[in-house]
Amino acid sequence: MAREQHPTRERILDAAEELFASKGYEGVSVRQIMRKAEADVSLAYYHFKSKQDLFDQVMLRRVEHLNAIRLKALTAVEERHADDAPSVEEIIDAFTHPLLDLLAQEHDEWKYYFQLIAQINNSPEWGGELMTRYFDPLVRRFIEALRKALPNCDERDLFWSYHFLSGALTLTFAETKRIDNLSGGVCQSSDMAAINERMPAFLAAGFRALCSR
Amino acid sequence: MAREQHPTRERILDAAEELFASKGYEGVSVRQIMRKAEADVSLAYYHFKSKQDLFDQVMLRRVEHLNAIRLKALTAVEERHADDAPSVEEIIDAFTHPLLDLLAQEHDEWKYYFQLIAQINNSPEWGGELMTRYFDPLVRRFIEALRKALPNCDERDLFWSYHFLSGALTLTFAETKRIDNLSGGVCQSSDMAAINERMPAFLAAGFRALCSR
DNA sequence: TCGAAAATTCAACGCTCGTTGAATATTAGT
DNA sequence: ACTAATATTCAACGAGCGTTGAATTTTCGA
Repeated sequence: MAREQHPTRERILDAAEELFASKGYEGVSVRQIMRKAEADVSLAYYHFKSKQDLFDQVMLRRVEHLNAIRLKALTAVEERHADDAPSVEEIIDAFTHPLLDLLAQEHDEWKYYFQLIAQINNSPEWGGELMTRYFDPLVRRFIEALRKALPNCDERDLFWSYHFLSGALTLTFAETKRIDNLSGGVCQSSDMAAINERMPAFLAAGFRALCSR
Repeated sequence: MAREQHPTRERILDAAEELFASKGYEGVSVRQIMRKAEADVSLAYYHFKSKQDLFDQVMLRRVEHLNAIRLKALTAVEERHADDAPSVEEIIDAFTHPLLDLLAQEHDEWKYYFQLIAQINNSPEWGGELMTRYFDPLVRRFIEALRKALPNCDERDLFWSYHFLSGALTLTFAETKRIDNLSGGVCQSSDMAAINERMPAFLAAGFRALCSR
């Protein structure tokens, strides 16, 4: 009785992840997924309850790892500043850097998952609920940390700032190549290192601008 | 021989716009669209060449108006500063304010169209090409203006800053209600006035932080 | 080596999909 | 009133959809 990490089950998840990321949930059929996974259609229903369940398992497979590396980065910042308060920039960096680093270093393994997140976060139908369920417990911890770093900040300014952060970050995940075209090749959507260098500074300045008006 | 603005054609476009925005291109069938438009399925193919053509016409119907009001706002800023240089904040405001104002004041008329833009901008499959085609001619004008307002800015910093701007703006268009939940109701996704007050300041600070490192 | 459990194959179900062609109804200029 | 263009209805096509049940093969501990 084989336990986890069945090669077939993983192959189905891999194929589903890539196709869902490229064409969206409704834009892909179970048959297409199984064709890419090189397995019979009905195997999808042996390993998963339904198409929806397959999608949920695609999401679940990697989400815990993302939350873990982010939490680790945040606690590292907090321990480094046992006495004084960490800066806004350090907290934002702990939020964005682990993800962008992972995406930079294991690009082939992770890019479709991040593209999926990008689409979900901007989907009126599913964006609110799914992102809330998977990510917001951790996001609340980051917002608490930011509140401490910006003690005089109005609550609404804090949350709207996070909203802008979320939009900037998830568009990065989409890798749409729009900026490649717009910049004439000077910038490339897949250049996570370039973004990593810039995003925390950009966003921290935004937070501070709003919270000290 | 009736010319444009046929009520039926418009009703089809309205229904298509709302359903495409909610569920995505592949998530909606022509039959569902025509059911909502209260017209026979085959009328879709009398007024439009195909489902893809219907989608294109949904996009085209409103894009020129958006580009027009943005261009007007930009030239107004430029004329107001015939001698001196406009500030970064004024330029960004000319980029975001007309859209957010329109969305605030004619919310029922425009919200689905903006949700559609949000999804497209973050779609790996269509995001790069469609946004480039419809919006980037105007975007290039804004970036030129920003370059003048930030004369010492590195090219890459300028484009990456625009990338962050684009992400923050389009997530706003999605109105996913995630921030409503996260903030406990203190912020609401549909409150464009609140965003209008904050986004230019937030983003302008980001631009300046990156461009004066 | 036997037998049960796990994994895979095959064939099919009812339904919806995008699209089309021909028939019919409505409108508008003369 | 006649007519030609415009608009709408009706019926159907072949294909693909998500899903299922039963039969078959493979795996592996006893």
